[in-house]
Amino acid sequence: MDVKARDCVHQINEDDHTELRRGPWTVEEDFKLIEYIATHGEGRWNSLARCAGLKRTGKSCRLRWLNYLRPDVRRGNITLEEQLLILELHSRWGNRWSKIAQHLPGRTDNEIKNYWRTRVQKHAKQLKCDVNSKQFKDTMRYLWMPRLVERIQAAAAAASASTTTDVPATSTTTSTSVFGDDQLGGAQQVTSSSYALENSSTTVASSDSFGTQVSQFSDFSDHYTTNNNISINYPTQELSDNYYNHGMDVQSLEQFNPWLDNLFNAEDFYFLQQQLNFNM
DNA sequence: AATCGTCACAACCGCCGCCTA
DNA sequence: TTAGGCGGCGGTTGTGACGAT
Repeated sequence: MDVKARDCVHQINEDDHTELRRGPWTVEEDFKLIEYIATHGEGRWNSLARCAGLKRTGKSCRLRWLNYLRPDVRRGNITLEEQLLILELHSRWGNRWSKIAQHLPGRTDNEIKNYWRTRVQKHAKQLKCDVNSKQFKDTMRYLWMPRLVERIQAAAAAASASTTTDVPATSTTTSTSVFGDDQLGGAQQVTSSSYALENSSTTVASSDSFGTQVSQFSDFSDHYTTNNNISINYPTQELSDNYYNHGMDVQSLEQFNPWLDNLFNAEDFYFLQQQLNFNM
């Protein structure tokens, strides 16, 4: 805080008996806040609000700046990588939105919180289960997150294929480098296998390697259209039990919503249902 | 065209912990 | 030591946009 701003702390406008404004911010208010911070920097928000001539609480100014006006704030669609990261980090930390937001540069805790509530919780509701229930978490771990990884890999493969022909088409190790610090153990590679290894709260069927499992799972969409008698090492049996023993409505999976549509296509749902029935 | 329901997101509220006088 | 101010955080609400009827 500079001298002017600091002095302003003691210069409470005693004549200002007007009520504090609430509700949506106007362009003029935004401009005042941006200009003041550009000149004086962030400081104590209550005094900043007064000095900037804003009839707002310090909290309101802080929120407006951090969630909307800040230059480095990212707006717009949550990418697949970001979706994956949110699911992953939420499974670790729960509703620690600010902590999760620290790992998504430019995204605010408010945005992530809204994303979770509008997309994820809505889908849990569709499945008639609690968002904190084990079956829902397992669904995320063993179906949605690997599916997201697949889509990220597919997108990366498509991108690289357009630039080079040297990339092996069967690679399943493409990962997203998403962690900017070592709080999660360094530059963690987000792959299907990492979920199986790190997040499994259940016994995963034995196999030569997780890579094999991942490969099989990752090839689901290829196999199920040509060979329905495939071997699945992902814990779909348990998932199936969870669905049917806890009254989860698999049919409702077909009720697409924008978020879910981003993860699955119609074939995915068909396959999911086939596998759940197959394992009953 | 009007109404209604749903969705997405901005903004507010209340609580908590930290800081400072 | 303690009380008040403040910022941070998670939960909740309000509202505009949009699609369905």
